[in-house]
Amino acid sequence: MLVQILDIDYIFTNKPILRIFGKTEDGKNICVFYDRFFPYFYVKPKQNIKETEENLQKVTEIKEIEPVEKFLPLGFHRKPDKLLRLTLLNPSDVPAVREMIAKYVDDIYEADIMFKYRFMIDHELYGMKWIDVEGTHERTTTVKVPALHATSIKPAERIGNAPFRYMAFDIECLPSDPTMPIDNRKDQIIIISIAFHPEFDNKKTIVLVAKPFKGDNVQSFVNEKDMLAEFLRLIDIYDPDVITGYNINSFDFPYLVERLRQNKLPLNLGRCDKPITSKKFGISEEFYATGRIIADPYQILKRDPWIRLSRYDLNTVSKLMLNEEKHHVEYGEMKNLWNGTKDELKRFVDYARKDAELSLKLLLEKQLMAKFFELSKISGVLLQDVFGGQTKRVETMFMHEFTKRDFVMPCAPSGAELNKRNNEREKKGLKGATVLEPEKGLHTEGCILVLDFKSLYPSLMRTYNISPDTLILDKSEKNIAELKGIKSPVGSYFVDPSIAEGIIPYQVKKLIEKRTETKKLMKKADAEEKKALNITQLALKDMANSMYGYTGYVRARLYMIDVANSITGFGRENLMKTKKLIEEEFGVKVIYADTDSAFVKTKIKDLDQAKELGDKIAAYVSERLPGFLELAFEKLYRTFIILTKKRYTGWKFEFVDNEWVDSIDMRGIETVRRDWCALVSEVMNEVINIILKEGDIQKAIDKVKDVLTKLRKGEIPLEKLTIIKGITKNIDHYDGMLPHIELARKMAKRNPQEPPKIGDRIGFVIIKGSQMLSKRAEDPSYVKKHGLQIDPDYYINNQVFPPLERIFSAVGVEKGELFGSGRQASLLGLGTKATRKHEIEIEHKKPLDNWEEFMCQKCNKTYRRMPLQGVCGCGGELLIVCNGSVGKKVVMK
DNA sequence: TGCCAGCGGGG
DNA sequence: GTGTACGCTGGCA
Repeated sequence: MLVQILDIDYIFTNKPILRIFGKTEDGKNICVFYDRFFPYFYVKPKQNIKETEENLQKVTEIKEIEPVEKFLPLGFHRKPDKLLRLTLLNPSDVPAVREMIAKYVDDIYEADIMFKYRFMIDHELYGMKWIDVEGTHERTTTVKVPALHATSIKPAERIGNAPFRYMAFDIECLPSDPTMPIDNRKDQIIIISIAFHPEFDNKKTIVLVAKPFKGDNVQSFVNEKDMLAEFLRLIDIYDPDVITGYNINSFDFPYLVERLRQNKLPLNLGRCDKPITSKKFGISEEFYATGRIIADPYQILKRDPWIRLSRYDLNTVSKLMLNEEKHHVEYGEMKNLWNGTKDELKRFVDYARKDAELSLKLLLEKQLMAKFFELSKISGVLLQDVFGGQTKRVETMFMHEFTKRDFVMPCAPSGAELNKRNNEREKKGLKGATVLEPEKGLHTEGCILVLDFKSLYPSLMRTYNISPDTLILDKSEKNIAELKGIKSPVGSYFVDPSIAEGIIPYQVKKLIEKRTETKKLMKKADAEEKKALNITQLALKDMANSMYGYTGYVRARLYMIDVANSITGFGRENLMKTKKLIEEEFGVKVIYADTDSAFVKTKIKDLDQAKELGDKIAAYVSERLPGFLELAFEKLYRTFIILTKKRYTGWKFEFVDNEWVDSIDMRGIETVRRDWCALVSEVMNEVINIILKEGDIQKAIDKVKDVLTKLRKGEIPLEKLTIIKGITKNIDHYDGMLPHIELARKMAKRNPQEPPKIGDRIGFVIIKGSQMLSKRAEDPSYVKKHGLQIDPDYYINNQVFPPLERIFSAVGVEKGELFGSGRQASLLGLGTKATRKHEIEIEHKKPLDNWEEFMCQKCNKTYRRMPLQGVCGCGGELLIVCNGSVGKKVVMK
């Protein structure tokens, strides 16, 4: 029987029984029981093995002591070490036994590998992959799905996924006092909305209401307890594989669990009789329901490094990703809607329904799970745990390889070990990458070519065989010579790959090979397959790129600062070598370089000629770099302003599908900030555009002057001057004088019925007057009504000026010239005439401005611009593709 | 520039 | 559950 692994846990009766919750090919649920596996770990005995064994034999929990030969992973070892493998009966005894025996042994390995993972690794099982199971039907009431007592479990080849059932929910509560934080011990849940995929009983959604109410797809109850009981029942009958909902991990679940407790209702939301559990993960909690997956779109989106949004509330996210909005209900009015007319209650019900729908749509339509399915299959981590973070993924993947190679894995660092590492880090330092001091200012004479190393750190690890297990500890001349040691720029040595290929280089190689293979398959795949393969390809890249970070992460089991330092050291060395090669061979200057990229200044104004040179440089340098290192020509900037390291902007051109695509690229220069009014962003963007595209600095100055004049005359609309800040605590608890808090106090006095409360965002403008600044914050609508004047000096000096000044000073314009009255700017020898017009004719003038391209979800056709009708010619929906990854969004305006 | 405090999403 | 835990932004020195 073929089963796809969804989740695993174990129970203990008189021996441990592993329970694999999975799906069969036709989507049926099954739980596979396996009782032939026992917990074990390794110890390094003291010099006197006999004595160590005698001591260990006294520990009754240890059932078996077996001598084994295993390789230690930190530093290169020619031979395996003699270790002892200790087998126990009960996994939960391991922590205590580990403590107990610490004094009898020199070292302990793998004593904190969770039992289910120990089992998976030893049987070569991976999360979300398929297994071939033989066994007999098992009668049990401990799980809610049919059970199978397995006699054999083997990994199976099948790819693809079983059909999954998804359920999204959202709760609404009745706050007794909306100005106070909501209290889950008193304030009841009054509405639960649910959305299903596939449909449940021909229904896409159901809303549960804890008071009498009639409506379509609504079930009403007389009290909270009955409603909650029905919710539990619905989970069991619908039996979802994935439970989702927006921010459920830090709101809905903790709240629900407390309400279930208060009502003395059961907590077994999973597929067995265990209660739902949670663990604190930094700020938010994460919930676990055995046998099901709990996925929170909020957390997925927030942790995705490719998706950078200014806000992550459901409304913003839905608008941006689904082009849909929440129904509008203010938090403060919920109480009234609940106690109001039938129509008001209906509005509340529809509001709740929409929220559940939106969460489900996000997860399904934006395919938020797809990447995690793949990461699970690649790393071996169970789907529920793969949301957690890179460390677990990397370590689990390594564990599989370690076991194959007869290596043992160190335990995770203790508190003391962490301290030691942090101290060592302070002493030795973890030197980062090279960032060259840039040639600051405006560059317009010719194209700036940008050359990038293709996945620099993975390539370095492969090229120099950098790995914890290849680091040479015995640095005697003889030893280094025998192992053909490769010296790193920080003085570490690594074994030559002909003697031993390191675990990391090997894993990186595997990942890269698989990725190349996947990309090849993509070329001849149909649209649907292509999309899936693209996600696989990206997940592989993700894994390869997380290796470097892992070696330098203090909590890593395989943390070795010399390894991390060698990687960046080689990176610096090769970047400097690249700079030298380029400058010496081509007579051009590298005006800036950061980590893995070099910015080359040329005098070429023609895009095609520039590209030709870029390609030539890339080929020349790549040929002269060692191993797997490869430099590629990525893009060019026709005009370029660099303020400091990591802060630059340029008129970017990329050659995509035989066509030049242009946009204004900004790095590290903010045009949007929460505490800036819209005017600032607008002027910043305009100024940068004028300077880069027209080369007309005077025009940019005039633009600013014009804005300043309008500000003084009060001609700028208030909307553009409104600054928004949130109230984060009770307004009586603020000590200092903050403009938005002072305004909130004023507003509370003016309208005592609806005072601003915690969580509200207050929009304000600064008005003229003699009082201190914070007292002059005013509500824009109040300003309009009473014809008050805004304070132009504040906006000039505190808002518009500081960011603009940095740009202008970089292009050689003094502060005074922006204020000055008609005095001509001195432009660092840049005649405005000469730079006003570039010698390039641009075909499509409309810049994409951060948006790279659009890819059809259906047929995978790509567009450089959003077609007028907003969808693909084939009718398919368009995804934004950024840096080559599908569905990744860019900075929001 | 660097450090510390506080917030995020939800209702 | 063989667990123990974030990461950014803004305000201030």
